[in-house]
Amino acid sequence: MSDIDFGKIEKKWQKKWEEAKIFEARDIAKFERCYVLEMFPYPSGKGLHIGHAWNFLIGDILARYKRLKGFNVLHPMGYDSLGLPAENAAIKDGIHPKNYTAESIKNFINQQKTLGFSYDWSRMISSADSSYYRWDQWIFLKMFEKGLAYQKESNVNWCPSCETVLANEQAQTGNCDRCGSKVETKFLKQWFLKITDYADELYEGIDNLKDWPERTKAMQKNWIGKSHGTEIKFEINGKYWNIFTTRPDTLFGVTFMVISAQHKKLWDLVTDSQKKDVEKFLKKLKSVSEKDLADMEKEGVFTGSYAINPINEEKIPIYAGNFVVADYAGGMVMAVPAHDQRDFEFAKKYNIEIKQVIGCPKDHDWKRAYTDWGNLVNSPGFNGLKNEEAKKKITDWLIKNKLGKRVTQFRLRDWGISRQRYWGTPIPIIHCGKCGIVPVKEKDLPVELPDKVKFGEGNPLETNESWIKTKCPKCKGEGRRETDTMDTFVNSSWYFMRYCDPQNSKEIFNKNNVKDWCPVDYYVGGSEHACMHLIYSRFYTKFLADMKLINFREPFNKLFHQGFIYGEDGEKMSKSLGNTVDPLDTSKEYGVDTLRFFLVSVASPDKDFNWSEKGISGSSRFLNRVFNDFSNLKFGKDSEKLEVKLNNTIKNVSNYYETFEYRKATIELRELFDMIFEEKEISKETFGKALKLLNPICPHITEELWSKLGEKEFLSINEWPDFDSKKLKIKKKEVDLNAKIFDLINPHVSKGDYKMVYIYTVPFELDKINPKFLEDKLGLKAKVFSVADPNKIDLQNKSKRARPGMPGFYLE
RNA sequence: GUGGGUGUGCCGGAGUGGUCAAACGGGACGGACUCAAGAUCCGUUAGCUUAUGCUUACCUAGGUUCAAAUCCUAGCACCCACACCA
Repeated sequence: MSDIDFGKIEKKWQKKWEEAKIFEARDIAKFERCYVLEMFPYPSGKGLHIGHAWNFLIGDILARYKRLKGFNVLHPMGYDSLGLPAENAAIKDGIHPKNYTAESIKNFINQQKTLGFSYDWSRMISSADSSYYRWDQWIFLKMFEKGLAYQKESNVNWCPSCETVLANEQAQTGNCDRCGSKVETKFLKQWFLKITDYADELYEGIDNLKDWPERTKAMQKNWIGKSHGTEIKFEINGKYWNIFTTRPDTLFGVTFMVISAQHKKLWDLVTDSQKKDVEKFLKKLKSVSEKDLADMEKEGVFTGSYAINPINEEKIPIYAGNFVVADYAGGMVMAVPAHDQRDFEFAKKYNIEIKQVIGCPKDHDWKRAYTDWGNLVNSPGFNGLKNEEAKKKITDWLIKNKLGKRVTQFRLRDWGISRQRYWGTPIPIIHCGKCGIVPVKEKDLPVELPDKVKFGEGNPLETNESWIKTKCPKCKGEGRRETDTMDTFVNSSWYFMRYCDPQNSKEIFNKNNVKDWCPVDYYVGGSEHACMHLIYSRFYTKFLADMKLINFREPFNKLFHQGFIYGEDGEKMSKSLGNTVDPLDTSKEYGVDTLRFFLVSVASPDKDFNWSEKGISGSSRFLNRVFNDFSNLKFGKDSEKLEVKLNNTIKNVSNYYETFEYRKATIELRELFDMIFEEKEISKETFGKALKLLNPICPHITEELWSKLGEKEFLSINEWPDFDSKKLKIKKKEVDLNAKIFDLINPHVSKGDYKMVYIYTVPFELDKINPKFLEDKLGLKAKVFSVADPNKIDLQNKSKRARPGMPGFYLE
């Protein structure tokens, strides 16, 4: 708390900044451009929480710094405003999502303005506006044209009692969020985007993302999951099936096959006698959610069919199993129980033969599979080969006999974008009895969401018949609109490009604008998006580049993840735990600049931390002091000490802003201001420079003091100070080492009766010492050793004491 | 299991070979001001003790070096993400 009315100062400057439009990016200007972006938030009705504030603050400090550095900065803000919470509010409280969203956005903007973020508000976008989502639809149509948007049947979470599809987050526990009944999986026709067409580029491109955090890159690599292996042709009932494996070396050890229970061709393999068993097995699986499936014991059922092992023509039974992923690599695996743990467990359970084909140490107990490397055994023609070698040789043999090939597999699957929800971008497709699936004509975009729908029973869009009924664009006959809407990640996959030309109603954006601003230079957001948003955006960017709309293939140059802010108790902040922190409350009490300075000084932007208001009084103290002591300053000349400090601070702080090491910047700034207020007099210029250095973190106070200095222009768009590299060190008078040593030793000499002094010096100072000089002055014999000298005489281990500029000595 | 990361004083956290008992902040303690509280300011904050002191200290154990919080090797602990991907 303080007697200074920070609130008044803040409001005053926020108003002035807005009126002067100093934070608006200039499309035509020639200055070097810099695009600083924070992930656009979902505008929840609860308002902005401390995590948001933290995210925005990190970007804002950088944007302000870059602006001072002379860059033409684009720092926009928008709202990812389509999504489930708005729809839930509609169901729960009867508010229309449109109103809920509009209210939330209004509230967010207010709060963001209060916190002093320097956004270019003229470029604000909201994905719930049809003027925005029409371009989602437009991109969809382009993808549809290219065959990248398609429909197929796929599993969804289904609540049998609500009779509705659930989003993953609504089904996390395996029970329906709303009614608590057990979630089932259901097969539904859904829209997909063929992101897998870009799998290889998405994977290989990761290595070129120089300024991305390593862990994020690792996560993406993991997620896309490129693996090399061999595709082997197994004959089953007279047809060939391609089976992928990374372990062709174990081909002789295959004793059964497992097809995914969800495989669409499963029934081709089930014989009449096994039909009942398989049906029973599938029924059991149906009642399990996908999450639980992963924790289940490996189970399966014999299908009745057999496969022929191409390498030895053995007949191998085929099982349907719950642990095989249907849409990865063909959905069937060759099982080698001896050398794969999952296969091993399965074989044990169903008493299937376990055939060892890789030599293993004698002490292996066979209570589990042997998955390490070794030489081949029981593999006629390949015995004795090291298994890495055998992988090659066996694959070569298969290729030669046209029974296999080398392939690359990706874990990444096509992106299911269908949501049976209201508050999302309508998919611009019309179903026609005659023409089938027909895309909406470009000129008819946007397909707007109808206002009148019923919430609470299934997909609300299906409750507005007059919206659904339409004409087929092709035959003009009766058509029905697609009622699925798009995943909200679609909206966020390209929004950063729209900021470059947000009001364009003729085209998605002006190509030149995007070319000038993009890719984003600095992107700040949470690491939880590593595998979703950040991959989808890369995919969209590549697609739009192939469309020749943009000239870059990666959207974000430097990516930065802010740490997560936990509650005071170390738990995630949540209403139910009562540990939430409202940044607005804190800023009301201490002032916005104090909050900003505090946040940045207690937490490293990239690290998680537990919120605690304990230290905030320290930040408050500091800023009060800057403000109060200002009036006691005497302006005049700088001392050399201060000059050196100032130049060092400029140098270091500039660097810290550049690298998001804001915490270190606050430390140096504290030191600088501490020194300033201790000085008898300082130059006005120096104080102005100090204010600039502090401005990105504390924009209001510094702006106020700047004007008190008599300046008329805005500090926020002034010029960043340069440092003078000649003034980084205090010019030291050459200290004479010998004199120093004399001063050191002399007091001791007078205290005792000594004849001899041994001096131990750091190797590189050995020749700077003049024993003659010391002998004369001290009146005793002197012997100088390098501490590295193995023959030195060192009776009391005093050589340990030696430091540069300060030798050790021993008197005798 | 796979991948990424971290380990420093009461706490948060700087520090990447020598001037390090270790920045800066918080907390605690003592003092000044005050009738008092708050705010503010000053000091102390490893131990023994007053020596160019010694001992114990930057996860543990070894090593390199005249010299290690810092470099190397091995281990331990913790955190995060992904996880039946054949």
